[in-house]
Amino acid sequence: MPELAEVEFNRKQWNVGIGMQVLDIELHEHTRPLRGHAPGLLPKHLTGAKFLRSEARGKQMLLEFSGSIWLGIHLGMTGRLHVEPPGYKAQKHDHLLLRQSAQTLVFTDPRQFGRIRFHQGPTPPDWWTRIPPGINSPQFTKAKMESFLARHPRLALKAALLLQDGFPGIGNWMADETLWRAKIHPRLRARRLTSPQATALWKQLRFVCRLALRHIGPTYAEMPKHWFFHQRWTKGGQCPIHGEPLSRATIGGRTTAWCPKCQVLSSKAKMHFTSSARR
DNA sequence: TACTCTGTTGAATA
DNA sequence: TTATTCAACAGAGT
Repeated sequence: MPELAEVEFNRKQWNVGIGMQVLDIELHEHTRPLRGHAPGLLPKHLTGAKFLRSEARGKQMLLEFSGSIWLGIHLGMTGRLHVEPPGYKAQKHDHLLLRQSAQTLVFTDPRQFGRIRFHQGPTPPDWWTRIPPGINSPQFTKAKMESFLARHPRLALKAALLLQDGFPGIGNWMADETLWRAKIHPRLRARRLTSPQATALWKQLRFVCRLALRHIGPTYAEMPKHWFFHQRWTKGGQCPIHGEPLSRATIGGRTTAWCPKCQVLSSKAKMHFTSSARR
């Protein structure tokens, strides 16, 4: 589920608990989301601490508590944050419950690809400060994007867009939406991107991120109707521009949809692709 | 029932 | 160093 906008949506769910003390902690017996940490760590340090604030960067979240306590949350594929009544009883896939006087803050994750990290110290943890500037930030320049792509010359653009080191917060559907808008074939190798294509890619990345954040919600029902997104998974999906049936393939290990009419490989790039595929 | 698919990512291999 | 594959997991769909 979670890409940039959904991460932001989930983060805000817990905002009602900001400024309030954590009275008690409950953890699931499955400790996978806490991998790397001793199970007793959270109850020991978080009990009695006050929830101060939270922030999202890409798909990561960082929560700050009093006593120099930090909690990192990654939603994985099926994770979500929600708020329940104070007496809420933990359900099968609830992995972390923060009990507060007015409510219970709950992290639920059936597939357990999500992750909770603990950090204690005066400053945020290293893994957080190393996250590159967001795609909507002024620091995400076309030059930055191009120098990142230059480090992955043979990677298909679709696969490159999924690399969080270069495109924090971009996930499968945002990558497809962006490539469709930029009219770039998902299989185009990074080194074959022309300068006009790079400009289009950069602009559409920023556009898609900005719009997605504006439309955040529990579902994507409110997203503009003409978005590629809506056609992506539906059977018989068509290009919103001229109704061409979409092509689908696994690229970079992920199911990818594109319009064969809008997103064309140049004959040169195509030859390169087929010859390297034959090899 | 069995098999396939999934909004992720990071460890292991090539 | 970079690219690719696959496992971690649960549930829904065919």
